[in-house]
Amino acid sequence: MSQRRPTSLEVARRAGVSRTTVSFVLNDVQTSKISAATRERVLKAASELGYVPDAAARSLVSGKTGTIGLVVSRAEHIRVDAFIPQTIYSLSRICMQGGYRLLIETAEEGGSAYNYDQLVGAKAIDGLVVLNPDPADHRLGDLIDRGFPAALIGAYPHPDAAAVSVDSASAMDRATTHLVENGHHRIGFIHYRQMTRLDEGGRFGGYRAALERAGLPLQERWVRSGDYSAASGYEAMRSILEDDPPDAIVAGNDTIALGAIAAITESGRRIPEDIAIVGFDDIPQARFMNPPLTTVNVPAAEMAETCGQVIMELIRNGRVGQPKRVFQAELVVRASSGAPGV
Amino acid sequence: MSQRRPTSLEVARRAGVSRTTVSFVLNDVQTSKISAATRERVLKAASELGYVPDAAARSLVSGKTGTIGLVVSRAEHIRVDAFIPQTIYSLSRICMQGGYRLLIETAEEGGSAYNYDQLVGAKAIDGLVVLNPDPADHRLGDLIDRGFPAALIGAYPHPDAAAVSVDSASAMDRATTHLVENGHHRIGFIHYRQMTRLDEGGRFGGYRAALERAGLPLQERWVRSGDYSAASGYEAMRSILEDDPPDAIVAGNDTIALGAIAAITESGRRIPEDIAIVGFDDIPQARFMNPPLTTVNVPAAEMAETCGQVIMELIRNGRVGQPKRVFQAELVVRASSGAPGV
DNA sequence: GATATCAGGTAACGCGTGTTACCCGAGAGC
DNA sequence: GCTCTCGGGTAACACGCGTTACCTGATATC
Repeated sequence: MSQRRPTSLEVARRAGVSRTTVSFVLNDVQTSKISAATRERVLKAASELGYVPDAAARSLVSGKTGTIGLVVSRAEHIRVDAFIPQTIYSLSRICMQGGYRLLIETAEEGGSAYNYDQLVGAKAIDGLVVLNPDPADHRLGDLIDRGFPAALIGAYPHPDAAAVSVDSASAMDRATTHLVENGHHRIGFIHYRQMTRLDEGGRFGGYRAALERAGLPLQERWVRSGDYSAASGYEAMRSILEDDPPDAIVAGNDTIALGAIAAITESGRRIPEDIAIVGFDDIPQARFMNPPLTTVNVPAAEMAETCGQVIMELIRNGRVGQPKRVFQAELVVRASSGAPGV
Repeated sequence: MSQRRPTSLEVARRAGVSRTTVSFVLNDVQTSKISAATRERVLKAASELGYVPDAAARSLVSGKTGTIGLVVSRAEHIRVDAFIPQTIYSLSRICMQGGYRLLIETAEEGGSAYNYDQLVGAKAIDGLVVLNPDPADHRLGDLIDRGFPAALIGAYPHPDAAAVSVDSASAMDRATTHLVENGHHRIGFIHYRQMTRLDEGGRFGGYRAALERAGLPLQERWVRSGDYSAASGYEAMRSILEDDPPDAIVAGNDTIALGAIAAITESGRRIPEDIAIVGFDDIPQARFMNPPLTTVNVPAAEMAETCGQVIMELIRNGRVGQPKRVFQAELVVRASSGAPGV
């Protein structure tokens, strides 16, 4: 890299003006008057030299970096979780459109608590997006209390936090009710992760509420937890099948459902005749599973885009009109749930 | 964000030394002698103040940013392509371990050619990783010619480019031969993207080579192209099924295979009895498809990690011992290919 | 004719850090 | 006693840019 980059001074010299004028032209400063002729000369010189302002110098003086940090929690599930890749992509797109770069940091579940101080303290980012925030992560709360621009994707217990989330409870309620309405009364549940107290308000809570409303008991022996993966769904289902299986399964996500389907099929049972199943997420493959999977479509792309707009507004204005946004997820009925005519 | 960050000057004052000494201690400069007592005082002051060096100022003076850029081409396929998420995750991990941050830029297929000048010209990154480089992207070649540290994941026609890639041709050859050996002589192919001249040396080339060696003709009517997605695999397979179908299918990736399986099943045919199928990638779900999919396991994580090491070495030393690294992919035999005893 | 206004432009400061060249005092060598 | 080394530390420059305050000459205003 022997190549030397041109500085604004060289642009200035080439255009026969001062560095200040170059800065005014290139940043389109309204308050200062530059003649059209001068402006043209500067632009021409800059383009001929291939001038690009030094990001570090610019951010040092302006205090802005043009970069948004994205912290991805539980990133080790990226291969089996459909939500993470979609979010990264959509967020990246929207940020690039808004003139921001995206800096990614991944954190593993159970790893040491993520240290925002490095990123924020170094003034390396203008704002922060956290995907799947850990409700127990108090550092994140501190950051928000200090007024640092942050937008969250997923539930987080903080009154002032800007966050987009999905009403998974009521979606799961609808999915479960859909099974009930199609004649299933023995309905099991395989969660996509270890159950926590918060899941009461989430997917598991929706399942439980639907059972309650239908007057069906929740049987512990039909409830299991996985780890996002098809493999864990497979194992959980095998364990459920060992003794007096249910006639329907609600899976915490589509990947779990895929594993469960494999276990059910392997045991010689048919879907949906012997055991019906519904998933959650509507991953692109759901439609092509065997049988096609009834599931819940989560507007992941829309959520990520909204989140991107929120964080950019937060950076620019210091506050955002509507900090909490809750999205609804839609039930998509396919063959796996045994609804007639599908 | 009324909070003011402490500067190294404040640390210096608190420790009763000069700013220079603070810098020496914090950066562990060997050439200068600092007494143990002074060193302690400085470290204590820094930690008490929660001092974190300003990234912009540091990079302005040092010329290093501590950031690696990752350009993801064809990123719109992130939801259906297993390789991209895995690469992002593994690369992020390895970079963080090495003390680098990861800056992500996504580019769409057919979008305007990616402009590296913004990122590189602004000196915003120390090095670049390109995932799925476009062979026709001459800007990338220019960058490498100028000596900018770049590491590629995927094939790219440049003699000096550091790159990790997978020998997909020979892997696909093995997969196709596996079908031949199991009695299939009418073997179709569904590619995961539009065929280009380069695919001759890739997955399609392996398929063709295997047919040739077995003395089997390549039938145009059994060859299709998709767009990574299960949906496109489904459509392609339906089209193949319309007239005199083959007795086996080689799919360009597992997602395509999933769609093809759905089309085959829907047509009332059985897998593998009527039509056998093999995929490529060994996505986590492959094992749980119905039937379980014979496929090729690509060491995506290992490739990404190697690439991370390569780019960091390139940044530090200006060159890398072994610039081209080719990985082998392994055939994983499951039920879909109809091998006996599986 | 004196003054105010304004278009067009520039000198100079400051952002926070890494690093080079330099300084000072104390002991060593003769 | 004088110079030499060397441990311990500092003043000052440079990195490249945005921006404020200021300057100059020409025209408008009274």
